[in-house]
Amino acid sequence: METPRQRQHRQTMADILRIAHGQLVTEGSAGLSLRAIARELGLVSSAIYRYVPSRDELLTLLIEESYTAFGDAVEAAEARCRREDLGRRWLTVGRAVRRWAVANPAEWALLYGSPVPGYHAPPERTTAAGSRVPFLVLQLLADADLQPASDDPPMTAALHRELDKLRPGLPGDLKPEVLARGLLAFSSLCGLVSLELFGQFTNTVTQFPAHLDHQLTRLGATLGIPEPT
Amino acid sequence: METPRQRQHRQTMADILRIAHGQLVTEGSAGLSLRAIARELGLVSSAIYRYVPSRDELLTLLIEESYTAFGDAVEAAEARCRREDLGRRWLTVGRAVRRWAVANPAEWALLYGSPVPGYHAPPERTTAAGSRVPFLVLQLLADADLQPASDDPPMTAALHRELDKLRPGLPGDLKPEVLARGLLAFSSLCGLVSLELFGQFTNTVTQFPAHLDHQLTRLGATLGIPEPT
DNA sequence: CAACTTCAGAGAGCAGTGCTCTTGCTTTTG
DNA sequence: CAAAAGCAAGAGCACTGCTCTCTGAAGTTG
Repeated sequence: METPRQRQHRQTMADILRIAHGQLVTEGSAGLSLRAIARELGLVSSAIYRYVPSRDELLTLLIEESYTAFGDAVEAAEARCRREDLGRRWLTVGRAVRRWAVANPAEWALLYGSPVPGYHAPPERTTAAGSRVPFLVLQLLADADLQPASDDPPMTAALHRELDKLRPGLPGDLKPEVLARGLLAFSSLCGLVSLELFGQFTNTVTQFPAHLDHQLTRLGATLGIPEPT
Repeated sequence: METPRQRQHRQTMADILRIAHGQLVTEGSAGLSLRAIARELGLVSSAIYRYVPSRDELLTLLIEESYTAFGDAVEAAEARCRREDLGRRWLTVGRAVRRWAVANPAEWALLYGSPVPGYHAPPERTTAAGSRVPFLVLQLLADADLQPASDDPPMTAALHRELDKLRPGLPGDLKPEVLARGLLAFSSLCGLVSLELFGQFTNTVTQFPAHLDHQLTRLGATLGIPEPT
């Protein structure tokens, strides 16, 4: 049972996150101000520390929230594809990533931009949530019938160890070529989206969503993914 | 002729930039503090505004400086390659980009990470310097004999206009497939480097520089670049 | 050479930030 | 019902960017 007091606490906590999210959207991550949140809540500045121990902690909360929303969005889109249609799955993931990033640029910057200076996210709380989308790509490639590549065995073994740390449930039979290609696929996707959001070519690419499709198809071809049917 | 007064001004200006650069390396872009710079110079806080009108302006100066150093490093490496050896040029550019980024992570974050919140770099002062490396990739692809691709003509035309704005000297006969592939190449490279620097796979990839070579070769194959001889 | 102008630097001050500490006062609990 | 727990307030510290006025020295000019 929830006492009124607990309920009120939970409500205030939710309000804080809501306002913080608004600040993130309008001001960016540097605009996050605990004092401003308190002001907007009608609280005195020190009272906010009853709920959030520090600004960094608030940032971590927002990052967790964003990773979850991002993972949900992309996984939901991918889940609607026929499992056998690898090309469709890849294209869908790419489009979903871009769509979410364009709709939530502040959050995208938080997750995949340069780290907020002076702040380091505690890996144990972010990497698991943050690996959902890259693992989607990895799974997709694992489902493909890839030609074994001449990869560097010690490098691949280390990669495997690293990924296993992130998500212990990793299937042990992930082939070397899947790991290497998955990393390239996800990196390139991030690069394409980040450059569109942060970079100099903004206008052009935004005007033509077909551009991403072209690039995804091209990348897919490299990675051994067939065209969508 | 330079009067002593001008000389002293220039010297102080250089000192400011040197200290600011040090702050960038040790504290990150949020650690940039005009007051701290003044303190280190033995000046009172307000005196710094004789030299730098605002913190944002200081950031812009640092960005210009970084773009120049970055462009110099990569262009110098690429210039040492035989013109005909496209594969070598591509590999060299990729390695040079990564080497510079690993050696100057704070600057890399400044240039290709998420924008410093609340600050927007004046495009007229950064895009020209910032387009040096991507244009190196573009030139490289232009030198290749690419198969014409079935690209979206209006998209390509818009891309061309956009790039022309960045650097008016753009050769008018840049083929559509060159533009699209150049963008993919540069984006992917940025993604690979940024994920290594900011991301979760840091340890692994750093331990095995061969990883980047693999990925560059794979990307090169997609883009119609032969293996280095 | 004396008068005038320019300007680097000093100092005070404003508005804002994160964060800590103590002090009331209300709610929950034994 | 008394005691413990906990929310909110208020003052305060150290820091930030930035603006203003003023002084005194350096450079310029008649």
